[in-house]
Amino acid sequence: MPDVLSQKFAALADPTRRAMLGRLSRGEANVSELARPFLKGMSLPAVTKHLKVLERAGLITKSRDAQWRPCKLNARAFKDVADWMEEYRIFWEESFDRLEAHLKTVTAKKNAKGTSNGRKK
Amino acid sequence: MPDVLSQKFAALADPTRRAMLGRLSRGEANVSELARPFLKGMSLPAVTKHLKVLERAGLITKSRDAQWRPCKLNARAFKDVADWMEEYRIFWEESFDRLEAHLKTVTAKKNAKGTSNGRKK
DNA sequence: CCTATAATAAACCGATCGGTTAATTAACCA
DNA sequence: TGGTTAATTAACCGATCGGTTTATTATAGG
Repeated sequence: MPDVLSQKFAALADPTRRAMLGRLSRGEANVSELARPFLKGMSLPAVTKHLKVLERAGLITKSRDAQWRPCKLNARAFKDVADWMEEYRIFWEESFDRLEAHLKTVTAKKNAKGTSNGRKK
Repeated sequence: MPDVLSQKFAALADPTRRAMLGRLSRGEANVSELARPFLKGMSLPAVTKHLKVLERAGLITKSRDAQWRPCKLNARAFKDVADWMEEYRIFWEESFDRLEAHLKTVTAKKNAKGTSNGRKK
């Protein structure tokens, strides 16, 4: 249930929520500011729900200022998503030689330790 | 519907599927090989479904070899996920100074485009 | 031909998702 | 006090998700 990485990927799997993060990457904003670009297409409660998903995933934090709820990006929360991705960087970025070398070391590690999936860091 | 980035994030939002990708990062494998670690916990059709999700997201490709379906990682497909993440790297990785600088340039870009902010503080 | 193996398809099920409308809470302000 | 604004809650809805069981399609091989 508290598979935090899955929660983060799931939170990112929605264009509305990614757009909200995009907005927050330029600075804090309260709920109605965040809602503004979307109110033509969805209701305010829908926005609240999206923000709750982002908040539960740890990607944003909400605070209180009178009747406003300023939201901000929670930068560190992006790190474990990025860290997971990092293991695959070699597959799209490096040269073929280095990919071969990489596969060799991974295979070697596997044979040496008998780790079932190498998914820990 | 074909929001390909959302599809990819959604495909990654499941530990079983991520483990399958982890396996494939060490080389090709057919369906039953990929299924083996999970057959204690789920049926083979469930595995087939997970693989279909990964395939539709473009993260893997399946080919045919007699009655086997060798699967392999589709490296390039990871790139746009990584590219999206890249915009947020500065928030968890760089120094505070550089973060401030970054925010300034982003804000400048935004103002240049005429999208006014109107925040009062 | 027959049978075993690899994999998928189909139909179904409960839970979660993304949205709605209507009602409610909380704070400011005249 | 009473009205306005900001935001959330609750109840509901259809669609999708992750899983099941059962049946089906291909292919290999004695």
